[in-house]
Parts: sequence; C-alpha cells; structure tokens
Amino acid sequence: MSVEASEQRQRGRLSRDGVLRQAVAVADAGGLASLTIRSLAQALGVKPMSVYHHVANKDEILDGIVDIVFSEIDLPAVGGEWRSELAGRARSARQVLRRHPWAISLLESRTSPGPATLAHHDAILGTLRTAGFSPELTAHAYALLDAFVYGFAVQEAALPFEGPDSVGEVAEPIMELMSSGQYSHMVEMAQDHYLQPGYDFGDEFEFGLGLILDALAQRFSDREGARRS
Amino acid sequence: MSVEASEQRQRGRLSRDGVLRQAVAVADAGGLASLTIRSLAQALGVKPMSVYHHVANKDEILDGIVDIVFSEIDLPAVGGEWRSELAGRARSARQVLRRHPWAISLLESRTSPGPATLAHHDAILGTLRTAGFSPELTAHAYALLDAFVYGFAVQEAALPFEGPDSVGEVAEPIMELMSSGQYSHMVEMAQDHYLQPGYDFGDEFEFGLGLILDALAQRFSDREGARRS
DNA sequence: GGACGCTACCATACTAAGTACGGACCGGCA
DNA sequence: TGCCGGTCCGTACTTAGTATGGTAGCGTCC
Repeated sequence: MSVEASEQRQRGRLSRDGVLRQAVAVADAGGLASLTIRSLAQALGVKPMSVYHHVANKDEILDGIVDIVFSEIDLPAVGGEWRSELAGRARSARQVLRRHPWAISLLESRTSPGPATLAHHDAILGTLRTAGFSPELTAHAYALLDAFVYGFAVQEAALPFEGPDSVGEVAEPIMELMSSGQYSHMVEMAQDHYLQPGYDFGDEFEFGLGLILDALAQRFSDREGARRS
Repeated sequence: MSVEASEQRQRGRLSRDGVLRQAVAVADAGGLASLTIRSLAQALGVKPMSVYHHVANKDEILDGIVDIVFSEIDLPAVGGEWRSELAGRARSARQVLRRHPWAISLLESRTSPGPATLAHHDAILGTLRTAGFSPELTAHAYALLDAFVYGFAVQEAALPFEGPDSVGEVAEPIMELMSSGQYSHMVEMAQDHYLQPGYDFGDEFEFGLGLILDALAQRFSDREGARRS
C-alpha cells in the first residue's frame, strides 16, 4: 500500500457534484468520445466502479453535464429590457457552447432537463412575459431564438476549420471536390466571400441575432399599437 | 418495421449503396444506438465482417447516411422565386429531419460532406445569388436559415412528447418539478398556453420561418433600393 | 474442362467500454 | 468492543468495433 500516493487515498473524497464537474473537464479536454467511465475514474483518482456510487449510470452523467453547461449561461434578468437581456443570453449561450462543443450533440438526446436548464427556460419566459409579450408571442419568440442559438452552434461545430483566417488550410480537399464542375455557386461564394481575408463565420451570429430581435420588436410593437388603439 | 433481409445466400448481393440504405432503415427503426455493425449485418442477412468489404469503418457509414438524408431534402430551383423556393426547402428539411431524427446528432459531428450535401448547399447559394442577393447577404441569409432549420429540429427532437395533444401525458413529472415554487413563469406558460388544447410546437416553425424570410426580404429590398437610387 | 486467381464473404479473436455482483475497508456508534 | 452502514474496489460478463487471415464460388485462359 503506497502511503505516498500522490492523490490522497481517503474516503469521502468523491461526490456527485465532483464527479460531474470532472466529467465536464474530461469532455472539454478530449471530446465526448473520450469521456468513459474508466477515463473519468482515472481523472478522479479512483477505480471505475467507484463512480457508480454517485451516479446510477452513464446516462445520468450525460444529463448532469448538460445541466452544468446550462448553468454557465448567463440568465436574462426578469424585468430588464427584453431586447438587450435576450441578446446577452444568446451571446452567452453561444460562448458556452463554443467552450463545450460536445454539449451540442447532447442537447437533442437528453430529454430530462435538470434544475439549471429549467431555471434558464423560466428566466427567458419571464423576461418576455414581464416585458409585455403575449403568451403566443412569448412562445414564438422563445422557440425562434432558441432554435437560432442551437442551430448556429451546430453549424459552428460542423465547420471543418476553426476561427478566421485558418480557412485556407483545410479548403484544399473541398475545393478539389468542388472543382468537378458542379457546385459552381459554392466555388463562387468561396472565392468571392468565404475565403476573403477577414471573413469570420462567427460574424453571421450577430447578423442573425439582430435580424430576429428586430423582427420580434416589430411584431411586439405592432401588437402593442393595436391594443392601444 | 421488418428490417431483416430475406434474401438467400448468394454472392454480390451487397453493395456500398445497399449497405448505406439498410443502415438508414436500421437507424429509422431503432435509433442511432441500435445501428451497430452487427445489427446492420443481420439486417443485410450477412455476417458482421462482410460489411467491411463495402465501407472502411463505421464512421464512413455515418458520413454516408447523413448524405442520404440530405439527398431526401427537396432542392430549391435555382432561378426560381427565392422566397418560396427557400421556404419550400426549409419545410422539406424539417420533414426529413423529423423522419430521421437520429440524423440531427450526426449533423454536427460529421465534417466531411458528401455529394448530396454539397449539391444541397450549392442549390441554396445559387438560388440566393441568382435572385440578386449580394455575396454578403447571401452568406447571412444562408447561415441564418440553416441555423433556424437545424435548431428547430434539435428542439423538436428534444421534446419529451410527440405531436399535439399528447402533451398532457408526459407533463406530470415535469409539473411536479416545477411545482416546487420556482419556475413560476414556466408553470404559467404551460397552463395558459402550451397545455391548451390544440397547441402544437410544430406550428412555431412557420412563425419563425415567415419572420426570417420577411426580414430577409426587407434587407434585400432595402439594398436594392439603395443601389437603384 | 481444369487450374488459377479475384472478389465477396466469413470465423476467430483481440481490445475497449458499460456495468452487475459481491467483497473489503473504514469510521462511527451502541 | 463489536457491529453497521457508507465508500470504494476486484472480478467478470456482455456488447461493440475491427484486425487478421481464411474460404468459396465465379470468370478466364490455356
């Protein structure tokens, strides 16, 4: 029995929360595929089966880390100015999903929301309702904004390159495929726009977000006007 | 739902295309998790290792079935009226992703597009450019519409219930969680709106799609006007 | 028509992952 | 002091991907 074991072998060092936070760290470091019970146990300094005394199974770990990710998203302040509050939460959500890209593929498969997820949804609904949105428009706005945020995250995750200016490197094999003569519009757009220096796909986020919020504000004030007259 | 092959033992009955189409059928029937080399081989009426003579590995299968899914989406007609063409392809994409919900989680992880995927993107870019959209606005519109379609599909896939009117059944445990006193806005929205008879989350799709297309038309005509004056 | 060899298919087996099952250890309490 | 319950772990079973090396049936050429 090695007394000098680097990590203090002691009882009670594990907890459900510690396990989940370490799971996030492992996924951040190596992707979802690298998160196994065995790798997680090693990161925690324990043996695989010890993990099961704090979570029922791997699915519970996945549900748990999704909720941790949601907890990192800034909540809109209920009662604040709806447009800036929702813009802020959308930007925060995007940042969080960029930080934890593995979470995106979990969003659609996890159907049991945790407390942070519920609190998040509640704050958004509250912000809209308190600002005076009708239930119908609240539901519309919520679904639309969330779809945009999630969908944008999916797109960013699927990009074969990372960030601006590094596009050129990976473009070779794709350009080859496209140079078959088909895909002429993609080639044109790539050359005239996407591959231009300074183009950053991430900028499309602000365009889309602004467009959606503008249009929602329009519908909102239309309704307000109709109600007032 | 009978996926098993009833074909006799004979040479040459397999092909890359047949393998991929059967893989789609298996995933449709039992979800992505049920698609294993062994289950696929059984559905094809062969032994597991036979599959590997037509695809290099499982990743190639996943890439392949994503491309099959894309091939099922109606292409917009380049040169047609952009608004209706893009609305049509968005609706078609949603239908296809509802038919193959397992494909959603693959969208973000597969970074090597197949020919159908490329043709699809090309047609959308072509529709916008031919309609007179600038490269900038084309990139904006494309990213925004795709984000919405994908994000909406993610949301629909994550719903714990299926279709309208079946909401009530599954709502019990969630209502329980929410009745802790927190989540008051969710409770209000659930009671006053989501749980009302006839509410269908799917209807949010048309609202969002219409709003985005309206707003894009606005920006398009603004630009047109500026150019003309 | 018989040997050859190509290609499609398969038997075996190795590795890795989730997890069932029961045991070992430790600290507290009667 | 001896029991107890909460933690942690050793072992092993099951399923999945796939490396390696056959084998069998068909076309080809003498």
